[in-house]
Amino acid sequence: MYLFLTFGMKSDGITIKEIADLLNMSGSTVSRVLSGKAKKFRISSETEELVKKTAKEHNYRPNQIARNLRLQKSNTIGLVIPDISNPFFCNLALKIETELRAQGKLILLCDTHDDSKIEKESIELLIDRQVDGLLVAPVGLKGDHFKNLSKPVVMIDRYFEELDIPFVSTNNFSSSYEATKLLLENGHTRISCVQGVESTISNRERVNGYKSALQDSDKNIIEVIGSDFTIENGYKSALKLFENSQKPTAIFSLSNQITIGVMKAARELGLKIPDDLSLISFDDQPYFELTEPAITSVRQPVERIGKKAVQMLFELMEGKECKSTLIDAKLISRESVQRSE
Amino acid sequence: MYLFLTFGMKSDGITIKEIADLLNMSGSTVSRVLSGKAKKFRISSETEELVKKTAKEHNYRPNQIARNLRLQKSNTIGLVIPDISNPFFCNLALKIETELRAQGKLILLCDTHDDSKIEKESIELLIDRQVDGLLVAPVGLKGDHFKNLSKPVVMIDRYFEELDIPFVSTNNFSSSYEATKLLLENGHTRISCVQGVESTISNRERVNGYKSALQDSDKNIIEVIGSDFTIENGYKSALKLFENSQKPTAIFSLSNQITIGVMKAARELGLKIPDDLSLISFDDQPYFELTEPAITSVRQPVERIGKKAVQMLFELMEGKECKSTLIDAKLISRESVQRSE
DNA sequence: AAATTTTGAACAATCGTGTGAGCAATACAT
DNA sequence: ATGTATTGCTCACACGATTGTTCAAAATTT
Repeated sequence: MYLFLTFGMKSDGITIKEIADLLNMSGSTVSRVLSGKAKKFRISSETEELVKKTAKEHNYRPNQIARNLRLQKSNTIGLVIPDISNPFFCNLALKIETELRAQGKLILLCDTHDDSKIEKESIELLIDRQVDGLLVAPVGLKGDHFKNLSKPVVMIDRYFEELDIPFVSTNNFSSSYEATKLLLENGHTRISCVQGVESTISNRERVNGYKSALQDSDKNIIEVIGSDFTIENGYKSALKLFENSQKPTAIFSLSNQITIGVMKAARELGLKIPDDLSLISFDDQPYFELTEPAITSVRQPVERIGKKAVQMLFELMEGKECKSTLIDAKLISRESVQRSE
Repeated sequence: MYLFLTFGMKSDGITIKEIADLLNMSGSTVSRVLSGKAKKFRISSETEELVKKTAKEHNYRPNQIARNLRLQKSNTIGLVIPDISNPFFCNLALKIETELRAQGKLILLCDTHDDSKIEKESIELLIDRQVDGLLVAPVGLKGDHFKNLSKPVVMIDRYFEELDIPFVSTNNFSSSYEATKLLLENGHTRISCVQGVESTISNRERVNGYKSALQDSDKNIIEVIGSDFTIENGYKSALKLFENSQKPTAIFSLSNQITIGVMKAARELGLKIPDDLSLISFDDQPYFELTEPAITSVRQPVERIGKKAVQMLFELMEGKECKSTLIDAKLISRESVQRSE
């Protein structure tokens, strides 16, 4: 039955069946016209026009849930990230959203708070909703709950070395190596590292790059502290470092948020950067230009990571193979590194 | 037919029908057990246990798409925001995601790039996907495409005055008035305002607050410049302001991103804040503590907005009425405002 | 023993779209 | 006039879960 809707009344939209009844024809005919298969199924152009006109008049919009069920395809991608409020991830999310939208996909967003349990649950919820694929920046180093998934997955920023799941990430090792080397070249002998979540490959590789550079220099003490990618952690870790009898002359901070915390601690203790302390931050942000001093940092190729991840996911969804990639980051030299005597 | 899956093989999950066939019973029985209605429909506890055991063994997970179609409910909320990479919105998104997740809802995310056309399309796509409700930070001042929507909507941060759609936002007017008054109290007579997207109510109310404070002071020139909430806009607008013969002695910047641009311009021109220029920023961010100087800013109640918005949306979805709210912001006084002589 | 109630489940329709198969009616060929 | 091809559509089922109705068998009452 078709109801006339008075102005202001809320309508739930007309269905194919209702259009069919309105025109005294079968639902299949209407469906075929509206999905552009009129010619293929030899619908007369008369009928075709009539259906199109009626659909337009009633502002017909296909119920995507019903289509999904029938076509086993949701045009929806699950995006699972640890912290959408982290500038790195929200920039990544923006690029990914834009890229996916251009391809007709929408994003179901899950924020895991870097909690493996929430992550596992998120993956399940997304698959229950029949997403066509998943983009995940995972927590942990094992990734058991990614084994035998029925949907294509591409890992972003973080990944699992033993698992055969394609990934895109910054070349964390080499850029950390380079950053640490810069500090070494400036004569620093006591370089500490404030890390993020230890059980993520990106953190681990950054730490490895740091350690490797120090080991190659053959004269430095390795000191890694910290537990997550937050301002709080940067702050507390830095305070701890400065409590030591042997204070660091330089800090390598493994994320933009951590860096804010480190700077806050330094400021509170009256330590001048770079005079009293040199600082390099992983993950460049616009405001690093404006802090006092401007911060030397490692700029991650966020846009390229996002685009590449989407491209790879599409390849997987088309049944193709795809190769994991590490993209080089760029060291942006500013004012926070000074020669240590 | 039930297929035995070898290790590593990808499974799409078992269905109710398949469980039913496996146990030689009807789908309805299985469904009733699995949705916890066994007692209500007098399923024997024998059968109940058998079904539960089988479901568990095969790791049964209900197909949410099918449930949605049947129940006319998707447990999904559309979140439509102008720019997820803007710290204000991504913080808001985080709070909203967390809040909704706790209530068993997932988020379909759309980023409109502050483009009304993309926004309109997004709303349609979300409704096609049968979202249960919408949270929107809209573009524009009219909001025609929000009239007669078939789903509950709550506007966040931005809203439409003539439309009867509930909203939660910062009390932009009063906090802008207060911020401008602080500049006036410090003796500034040439206070310029760098605005964001003009056709948003939040921007407009901030400008109104600014204007109103100046008018009440009865001795100031109103100067508003700018076009969107980006660093780029802050930068270019500030450069333009400093080209004037009558340079501003203070700037009121209407977003955190704009502020970064303004500071960048000031730095390039060799203008010292606050000596040569006082600055207040709308929308506080952690790094405003660390810039040189630390920036006086208006802190928006992001968490409260997010929670309130979700709460209101739930009220609407339950068929209740709900009242729009403006929540007061807090002026955080730091070092970027100085007396002007 | 007959009538009634209770138990434990199956049947069939539904949500809205999409699709292989089928089937009249017409057009054309022989 | 009979056979074949084409046209233009309808039928009926599928996707997977939920639910009002129905119904035989067992248990209980009279």
